[in-house]
Amino acid sequence: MDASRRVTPVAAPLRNLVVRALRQEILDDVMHPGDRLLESALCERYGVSRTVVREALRQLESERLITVLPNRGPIVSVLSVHDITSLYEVRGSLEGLAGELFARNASEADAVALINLLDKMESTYLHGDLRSRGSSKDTFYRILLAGGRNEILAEDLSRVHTRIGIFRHYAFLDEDRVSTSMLELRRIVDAAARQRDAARARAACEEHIRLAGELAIVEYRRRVPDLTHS
Amino acid sequence: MDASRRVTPVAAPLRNLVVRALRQEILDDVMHPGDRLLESALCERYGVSRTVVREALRQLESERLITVLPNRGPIVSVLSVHDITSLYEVRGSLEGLAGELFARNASEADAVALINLLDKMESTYLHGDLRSRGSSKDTFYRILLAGGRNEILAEDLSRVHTRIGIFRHYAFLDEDRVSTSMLELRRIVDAAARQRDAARARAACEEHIRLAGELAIVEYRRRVPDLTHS
DNA sequence: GAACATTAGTTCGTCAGACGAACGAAAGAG
DNA sequence: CTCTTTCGTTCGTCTGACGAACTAATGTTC
Repeated sequence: MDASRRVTPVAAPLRNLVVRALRQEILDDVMHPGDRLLESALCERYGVSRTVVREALRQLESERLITVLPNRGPIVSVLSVHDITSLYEVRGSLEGLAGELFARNASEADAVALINLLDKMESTYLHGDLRSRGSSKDTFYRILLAGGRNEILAEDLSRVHTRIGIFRHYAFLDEDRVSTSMLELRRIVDAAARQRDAARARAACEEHIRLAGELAIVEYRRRVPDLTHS
Repeated sequence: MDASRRVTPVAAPLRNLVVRALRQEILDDVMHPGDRLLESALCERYGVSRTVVREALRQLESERLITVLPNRGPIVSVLSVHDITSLYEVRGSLEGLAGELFARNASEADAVALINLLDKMESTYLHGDLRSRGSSKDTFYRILLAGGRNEILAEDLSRVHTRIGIFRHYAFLDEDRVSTSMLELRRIVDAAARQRDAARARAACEEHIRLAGELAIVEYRRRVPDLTHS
């Protein structure tokens, strides 16, 4: 049907391409939580065999991006309020560690890079649109995590970011939240890159996520009809 | 060859059974880091088809328990000193969160359960053997995490525990480390279950893992021939 | 006409067999 | 002894098949 989605083999296992494509479509909200993912449909969609699709599904399953209902098949995972709270707690803890490690391990060049990025972000983030806010935030994390010298943390955190998915972007729509967020980022950079104060860097990162989490819950409740009394 | 390993279908996808069996064998050091895992060999070993084996491998791969070399196939993952350091940093952060959440969220019954377990551990852990130490420590974590009311944290932490794998158990062989560890556990329980002091509980958990991590590195260097100048 | 039993269709879970591509080791040539 | 060729191994992918479990439609009975 939609040949443009068809994946092209390029020296990487097909399944990885399918994983990426499918993950991206879930993240981009092309598919919604609860939607069924029929193997046959995915085969057609990406132009690959069932073998490939099934292996891709197994990987997304262990990333918790999809949920496989017994004898029913996979659906896009549905997050409850409790899940979101939990994810933000974990995220806060990991990002706290990220800030701490940057303060302790980053090279002078890393520190300069973060400071420079923060400058740029006054326009790309504070006064940017949804897309530029997203990408500058991504860059921020890339530098922060690279400076911390802990690739496992980087990977685990990226997995959490993926799971939180669309809720992460809500913050970019709220101008108030963005300016507050910018203040927090300045505090993080000051502690982690300028002062090299591990404890403060950690606290600043945690606080940043605590606030982001609260907002995500508010947005979640606004978007998802109240199901608490069902 | 070894029909006793053959997996028996019992109302759960075969692949899950294979995942569990394979994971356990890696954890039990039946297979060693770097060992190749030939699909054909695994098919015979567990008496299942390639489809099942390959899907199981995909899951273990995203748990990072195995590493798939391009066009070569999977091997049991090899951890470097840096990986272990990184894993313990992440573990410390997550267990700190676990302690904090227990202090904040646990029911009175949870608290009592943890306090009672600590009593039992004076014999099952402090004066136990390798097996009883392992299982009482597992129980400790089960109660701690259940009280924190964050299933995502529980799952992520369990994944880290799995990846650290055998290094976790080294601590149970060192009598000195065990008594120190027991002291730390008392401190954790006191802060998390008795005082309900979230900050102290967190700090105690982190300190516990910091020390465990240092020991793991020492043991690692003892066991793995020095490769730094290769 | 409503409740229940039966049937047919869908989708997954698993298996078997096949083929090409990439890698590694062994054999042969210079 | 080194370089090249060849061959076997193992993965990556595809196809086709079958039973089991669920869903929906159909039909039967009261």
